[in-house]
Amino acid sequence: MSTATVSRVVHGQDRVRPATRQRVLEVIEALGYVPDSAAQSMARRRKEVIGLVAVEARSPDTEIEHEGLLFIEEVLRGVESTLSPLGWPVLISVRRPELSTGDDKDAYQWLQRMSAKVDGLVIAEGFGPEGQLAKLAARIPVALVAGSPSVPYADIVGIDNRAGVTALVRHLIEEHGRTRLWFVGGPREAPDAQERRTAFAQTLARYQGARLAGSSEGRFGAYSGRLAVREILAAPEVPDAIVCANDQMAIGAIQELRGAGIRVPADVSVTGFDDVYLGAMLTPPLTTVHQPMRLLGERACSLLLDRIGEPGRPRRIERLPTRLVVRESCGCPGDAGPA
Amino acid sequence: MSTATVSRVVHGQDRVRPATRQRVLEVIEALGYVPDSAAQSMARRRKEVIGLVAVEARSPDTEIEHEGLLFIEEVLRGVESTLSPLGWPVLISVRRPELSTGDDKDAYQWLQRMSAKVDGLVIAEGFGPEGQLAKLAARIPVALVAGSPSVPYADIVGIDNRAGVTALVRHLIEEHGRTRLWFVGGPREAPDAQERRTAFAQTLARYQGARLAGSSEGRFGAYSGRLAVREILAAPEVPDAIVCANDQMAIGAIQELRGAGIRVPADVSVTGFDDVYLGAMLTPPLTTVHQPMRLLGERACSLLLDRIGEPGRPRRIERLPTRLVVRESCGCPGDAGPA
DNA sequence: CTGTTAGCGCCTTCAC
DNA sequence: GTGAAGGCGCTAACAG
Repeated sequence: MSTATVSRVVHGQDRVRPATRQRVLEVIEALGYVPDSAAQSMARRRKEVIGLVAVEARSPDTEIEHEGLLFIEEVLRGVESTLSPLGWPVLISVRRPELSTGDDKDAYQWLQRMSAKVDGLVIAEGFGPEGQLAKLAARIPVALVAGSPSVPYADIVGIDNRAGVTALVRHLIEEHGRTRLWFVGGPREAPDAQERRTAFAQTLARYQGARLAGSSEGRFGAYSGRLAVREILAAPEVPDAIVCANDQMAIGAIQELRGAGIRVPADVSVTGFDDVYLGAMLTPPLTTVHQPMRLLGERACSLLLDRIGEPGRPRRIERLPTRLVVRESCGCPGDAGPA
Repeated sequence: MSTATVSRVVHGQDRVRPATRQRVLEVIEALGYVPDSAAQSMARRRKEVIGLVAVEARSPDTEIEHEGLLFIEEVLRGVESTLSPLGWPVLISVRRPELSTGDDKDAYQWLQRMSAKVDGLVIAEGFGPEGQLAKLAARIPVALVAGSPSVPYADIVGIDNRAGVTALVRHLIEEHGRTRLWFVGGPREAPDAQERRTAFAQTLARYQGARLAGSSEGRFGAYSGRLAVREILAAPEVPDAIVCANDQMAIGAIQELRGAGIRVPADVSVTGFDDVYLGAMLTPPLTTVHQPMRLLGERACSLLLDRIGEPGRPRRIERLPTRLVVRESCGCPGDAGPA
């Protein structure tokens, strides 16, 4: 019997006599035959795998634990769940900068290697120079999560950082009468961090009575939040609200404040951004801005799939809405404690 | 210039004149050439990818959120981090039973397909019939996380459930004088759940003064914990301690108890198992048994790698230690509230 | 040092 | 309906 026939049977094609099909199936079962996917990929020039890459933002110190990945994990879920009906698995690789040496060059190699194993790539965070990305995107379909739109070809899905931050600052000032705000920003390279920073500054500028008490620059990890608080405690003026560019840092900040005997929100409001699962369980529950992380993953994946199906189609950019989530760390009363 | 030369250059082999190498490198750079991994896999008969599969245990109701995956995510981290130095990515697929129809057959197909794309498979949770697993393991290297040792060939890494549960029950009874314990178990199919259940029963039997107030059977999700509490509230006898077979269910139980106006731990102790990150942040912080989830992933991955390197080597079984983590939900005093 | 050759396992067209 | 043949892109062995 020829391999062609077997192939036909395996793929459920019609032009096979039932008896033959039956026989083939039996043998396959008996032998435990499974077609090799590498060979399939090569022959039909499609791998049926999409890749998800991210860099694990880890601050200099021992911030080993659950810091950077909460966001990525949500994105992963989104990606995985939209792929799962197709039966495509997700290829994951997270880069740990401190392990490698020559940053940019290595990072590029790494992306290249990943790109060789997949039909499309979702790039979730902390990617490098845009020139490299552009080259990558020219070669295989790429979707950026929360990336800056300056990369041509790549599809992009991001969130409305501006609206979120604006609502947050407004809430702090108008509802709670906060006047001395401290901003804990994220890394310069992250487009989202940038947007949040400028949105914060611009919104604050709109209010007469309120002003910037100071600001710190963090790396999006809880440890950065702790550091920021130490900085704040050493500062001449104590803020009455600390606005963190993400939840992780807010969590770190709250922990450090608690350690210093400062009450949240009685003495100072603390807010985050992202609406990580954990935030709702904290004491006090974290006031934050919800961003649909999972949906980000889903959309990015869908765009990618579309582009894989139709490589030449014009690039698409989506911006998902954010939503202010008022809990207690801003000073609002809770209903019944953490749910 | 021949493809062989290019191949040599790409793989940094020596027998190439520097000038030639240089020239090749330039062209590669100019063309943005990246070797196709499918072809490489085929030629060198190795894919340099390992797979991680799990089934998402989701209870009948709308338990969509962060329920089942906390464990898997930790395992994933472990796997990913031990692979990362090698530069191997992880191929992930999680199966959602409710989406598919013919369970066992489908599940097997799914495993087969995954197995065709990787050099080895880490199976993390909720796999099916052992016969199928055995066949799979005979074909490619397989490592089971928390699996029962009855599958031949497969390497296995699990934890010491017995010691953990024993320490927990002992603590509840000896330190807190609890006498009416309610057990919220996990799914029958899960080997870990089984071990915890019998360890619980056996330990309890050793104490004269304490007895089983009742028990429920859950699915390891938070919702199961809530259901269990409803059951408890409707029961004739109210327990003074609720021992849950994992943290998720304990969290759900605490939420439901709070909703019913029952204080934890004043009215009833609640304990979990796993030591999920979240547990420490709750109010009250959860007393639980720590299991090294990440390490499980690391060990499973290492065993797999070993076996890939030496397919015929005898199967290995590792059992990692657990550790009682006393926080406040059992009734112990906290130091300074949730950290 | 470099080119040639023979597959790796599968799919696809084309004969039969 | 089924078999034969060529090629997917790369590596490894062998010539030169």
